[in-house]
Amino acid sequence: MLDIRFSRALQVMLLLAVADEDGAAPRSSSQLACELNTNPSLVRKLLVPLSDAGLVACVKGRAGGAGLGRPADRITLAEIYRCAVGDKPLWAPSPEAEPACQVTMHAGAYFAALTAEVEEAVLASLGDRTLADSVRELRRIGAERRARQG
Amino acid sequence: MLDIRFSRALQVMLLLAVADEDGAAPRSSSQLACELNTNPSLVRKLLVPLSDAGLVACVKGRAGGAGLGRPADRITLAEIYRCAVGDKPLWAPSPEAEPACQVTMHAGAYFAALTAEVEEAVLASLGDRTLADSVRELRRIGAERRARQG
DNA sequence: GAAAATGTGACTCTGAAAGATACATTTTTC
DNA sequence: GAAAAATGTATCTTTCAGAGTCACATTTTC
Repeated sequence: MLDIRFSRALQVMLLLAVADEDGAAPRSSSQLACELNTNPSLVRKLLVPLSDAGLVACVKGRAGGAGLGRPADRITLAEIYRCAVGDKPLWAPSPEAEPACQVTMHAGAYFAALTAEVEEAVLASLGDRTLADSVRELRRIGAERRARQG
Repeated sequence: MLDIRFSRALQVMLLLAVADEDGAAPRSSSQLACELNTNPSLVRKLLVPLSDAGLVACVKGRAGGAGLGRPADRITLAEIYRCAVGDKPLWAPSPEAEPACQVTMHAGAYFAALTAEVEEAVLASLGDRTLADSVRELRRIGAERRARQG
């Protein structure tokens, strides 16, 4: 399967951010699932790490649901990414091969270090953007398209 | 399955780079497969895009095999990455959902743009490193470990 | 107490990549 | 020129992480 966890997590957060602006009530997993075209159980599982990290606040019981855990301008996309994919490295290493020569012997260690460094670049790039930025950007795209179509 | 194409492609290139230093004959897919702990057919498939891009030179027939297509200090890891994963984006987008509101309607376009920008950061990071750098780094790791163990 | 939500465990399903096999083709070597 | 050894390529099966589903205990509101 394609790994769409980051995409999904970001979409959920965008929906919650927009709801947050209006001071709306918490959104239920059913509502979110409908908007994301998936099912409520999957949404609830997706929310677990986001909730653990404090990015979303979940309310149990009737009239419960999920809302932003803190203002959208204090949530970075890097945080959302980390919640969505957990500890999974950016790239998977190939299984340890024959320690044939001095070079291949440490290829695993080298690749892991390389992956970690590039992943840091990714997180730095995502860390520059807040959820609030994303909402603004999304609105800009919408306005642009509407203008283009008259 | 875990996607280990980049890791594998890099390992192949490292093996070829080391062989290249010694002015050795082209390495057969069987040799490479043995060192990578996989099978020759898979290695040959892996070499196709690398060969198309000129990073490796393949020689057909008996005594044939693969060698570097150009000096290791003129091959970047970014090029290897592009060959290994093709056009597959860094992150998969979730399927288009209900165009519920102004925000979610363009979430797909926003996510694609975000992915492309971060991917550029990744390629920039990989573009700074040549295959020759990697070989040096690998040797450094080897020397360090040997020193540590006496 | 009924209703409506979360939280969670135990599943099955999906699909891209890995792996395997086969064979036509090319080139070297004897 | 035939055998050997390699690539190139097509077809098929296997793997397995993540997607999706179902069920239900628990929590809270009305």
